[in-house]
Amino acid sequence: MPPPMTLTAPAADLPMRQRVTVQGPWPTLLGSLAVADAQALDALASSRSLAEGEIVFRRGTAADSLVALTDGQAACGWLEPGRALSVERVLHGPAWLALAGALHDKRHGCDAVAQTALTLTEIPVDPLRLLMVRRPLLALRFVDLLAQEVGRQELRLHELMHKDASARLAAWLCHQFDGRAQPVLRLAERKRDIASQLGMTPETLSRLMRQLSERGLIAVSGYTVRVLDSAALQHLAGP
Amino acid sequence: MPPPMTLTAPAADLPMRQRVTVQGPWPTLLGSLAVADAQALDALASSRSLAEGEIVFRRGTAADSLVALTDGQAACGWLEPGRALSVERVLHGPAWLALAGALHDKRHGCDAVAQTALTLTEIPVDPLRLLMVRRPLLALRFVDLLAQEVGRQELRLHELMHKDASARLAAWLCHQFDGRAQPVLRLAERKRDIASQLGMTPETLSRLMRQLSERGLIAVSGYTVRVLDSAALQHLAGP
DNA sequence: CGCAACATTGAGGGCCCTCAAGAGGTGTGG
DNA sequence: CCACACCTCTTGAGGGCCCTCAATGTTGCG
Repeated sequence: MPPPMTLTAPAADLPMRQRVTVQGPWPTLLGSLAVADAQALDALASSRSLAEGEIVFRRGTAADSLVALTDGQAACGWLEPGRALSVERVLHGPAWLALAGALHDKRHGCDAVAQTALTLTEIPVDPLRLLMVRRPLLALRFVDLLAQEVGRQELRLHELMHKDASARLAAWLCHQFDGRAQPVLRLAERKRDIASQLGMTPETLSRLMRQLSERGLIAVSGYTVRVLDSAALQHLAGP
Repeated sequence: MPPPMTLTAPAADLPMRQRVTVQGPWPTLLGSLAVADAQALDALASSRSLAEGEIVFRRGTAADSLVALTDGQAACGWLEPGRALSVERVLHGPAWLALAGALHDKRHGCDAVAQTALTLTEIPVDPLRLLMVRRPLLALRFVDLLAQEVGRQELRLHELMHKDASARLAAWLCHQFDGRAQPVLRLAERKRDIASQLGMTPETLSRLMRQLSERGLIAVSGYTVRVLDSAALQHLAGP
């Protein structure tokens, strides 16, 4: 897990004097940012550390803050009493853990559990709203983030509604590989969590992986996957 | 279909002099709004009319505008050559038809077709961004809208992944009824479109409706549904 | 080593899809 | 007015996909 990154703001939309290096997790979470905005966020935000297995938040509970995962790994899903978390999303910091809940109806929409020791950064939503009024470029960053999230979710919804399990897996594999030079992937999560996110059982995922291996599309060895026939995989993933 | 509504802005967050009646579709689309913001949007937006059956936009094509449905009915989904639209969302104006596509990657993420004659309102995204910088309260409205959308989609994702068809139907029925005084619902869409949105076939929907009738939970007569046992329906819908 | 957690593999079954036929409703034209 | 085409919904039969349950293999750790 990399430490909080340091990025230089490309800043086509910022005045010259603000084109400087911004420290902290904000560039990774929000993209290019003015120094003053990052400082204002620092002033609002607070940090919290959790141990592995701890519950970050529960669905239905009050959400007065946006929650970002600065370091570690967490899973979102539904926690039923007496059962394990049924994982719907796994996050590796730095990433947004709860972006919409606080902004929407001040309730968390799902449960979240720490899968490793992790650190959170929380921004109270009411002061953030006031800040966004004073600093519209910051508001625009959140607009972009939320629009991205809507786009991703639309894609997932489509796949769940209209693709079968093997097409979903193929699409997921393709997605993991675009933007990557080497055709080798090291799975960062338990296979059961990958399966859960794809809306299938671990058994089905295992069988599909074997099937793809036997057909020569991929080569699997433990948590390492190598793509052998990316075109066929793309074709299997559908349109 | 009602004409563009007239609402009085509650405007807890607006200066006194702006608490006046805002005309046009904006209050319904965006909530309470300053008069100046509405006028600025009017200056940016353009209207367009389409006949029943026409394609509003195709997935993958350039999206340089946010698209709102001011009047009529439209469906979003995937259009495969030689097949009917597989509906994933049906919208009744006034409502947002394409909120995130233009803001996200300037591409439409799905196909949209007019199901009745309809009128659109389109806001070019680049001028809108500039406007949001000058008028942060407007940006906040879009943040809220997008956060709402994310919340709704999270719920749909959860239901598709972890609920069976009857639970999804029960949940959908419950959702249609909360915020409604009478326990009677007039279906506003074709049943095949409802089925498609719920991720099932029309045949399965028909069988489930009959099953719920036989168990005494609802009474169905054509496009009219009456809830008889709302508690049992809620229980069937799951947590 | 023993234990625990995860992954894999197989057998069986249930949910839901596909295909097909029939019923009911609506608009059109003779 | 009726025949006809067309669309939608309904109902039934059959089958495939994927889930459930159970047993086994593998890996990591005390």
